[in-house]
Amino acid sequence: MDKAIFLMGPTGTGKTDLAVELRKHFPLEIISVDSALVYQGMDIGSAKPDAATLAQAPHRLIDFLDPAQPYSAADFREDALREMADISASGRIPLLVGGTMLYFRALEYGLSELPQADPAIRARLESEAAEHGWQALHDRLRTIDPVAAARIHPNDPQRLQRALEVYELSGKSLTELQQAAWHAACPYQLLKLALIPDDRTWLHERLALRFDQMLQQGLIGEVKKLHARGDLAEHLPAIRAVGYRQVWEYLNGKLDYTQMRDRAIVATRQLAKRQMTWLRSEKDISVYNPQESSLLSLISNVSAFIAG
RNA sequence: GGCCCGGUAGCUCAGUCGGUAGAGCAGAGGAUUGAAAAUCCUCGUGUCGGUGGUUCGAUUCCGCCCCGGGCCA
Repeated sequence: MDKAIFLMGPTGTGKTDLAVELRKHFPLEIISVDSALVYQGMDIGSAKPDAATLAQAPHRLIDFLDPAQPYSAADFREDALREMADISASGRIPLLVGGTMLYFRALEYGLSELPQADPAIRARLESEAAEHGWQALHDRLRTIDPVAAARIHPNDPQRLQRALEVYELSGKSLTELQQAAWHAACPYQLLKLALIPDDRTWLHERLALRFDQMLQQGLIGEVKKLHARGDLAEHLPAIRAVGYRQVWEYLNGKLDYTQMRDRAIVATRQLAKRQMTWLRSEKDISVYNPQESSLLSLISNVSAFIAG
């Protein structure tokens, strides 16, 4: 079986630098696992590797999608498997690097066969909710799919909407479909590595520093360009990304500069926290502390995996 | 110097007609199947600025002091 390496971790722990370093020592090709790096024109705020880094260590699945377009875990799974096959065929090993844990999970364990999102149905459910309230839609879900209704909180519009959408598109309940066919899991022998800081204060300080650097590098100008297009709006996944959302609100006059900065940093911390929550339940991972200057044991771990 | 308004959870504040207090935000923990950098769920003891007094009992009423802010000199 072909091999693949996962390098996971919350934002701001130096995953990219480490991946570039590993690539120098081993026959690896990098695939990004990140729901924001896919977007074009979103470079500074997403901490996308710069041109020099990419020239030295190309990343697949970044910078290929317009911010108006949605992207999904299912899209990622398909794209990643394609790239992994391509890399394996060339005799090299895929190194999947990123912080979007749902994407890692979808890739490793597969997904149920569910219908794709349908913007028209979503818009209609949205307007129904505006009129009757999400509780009414939750009540409806309870008659269609009591199992899903028990799991999905009435205040969770996103999942509620999805469960109803699946039923409308397929005529079957979400629960029924999730118990049936399952897209195959990932046919690779995996080495799963994670960078998780022991000291969260250290991470928090780093994240604040990094956001200020983004502002210095011209984040506001970058978002202004997106804003000026006129066809993008705050409901889009791209514009909801950490940092972009807050600058967008700043440009719309909803936040002053200080509020924008503070809230962006807070949102980044909260993202990192959620990423670490995923990681705690992850099976078979080797965890490393990015605060340690030497990651030699990680490198020897990779070396043994490739040789073994 | 005089008068007025504040000083309550890490922050912004509410409140207690006297029976030791609660929201939002932050933070922590959790969930996570085509939006996931998304979307949700759970968690609130803090010398109620200090010190005397009145009271069975004071964060609440009174005196003095300290610290902000304002007005008048």
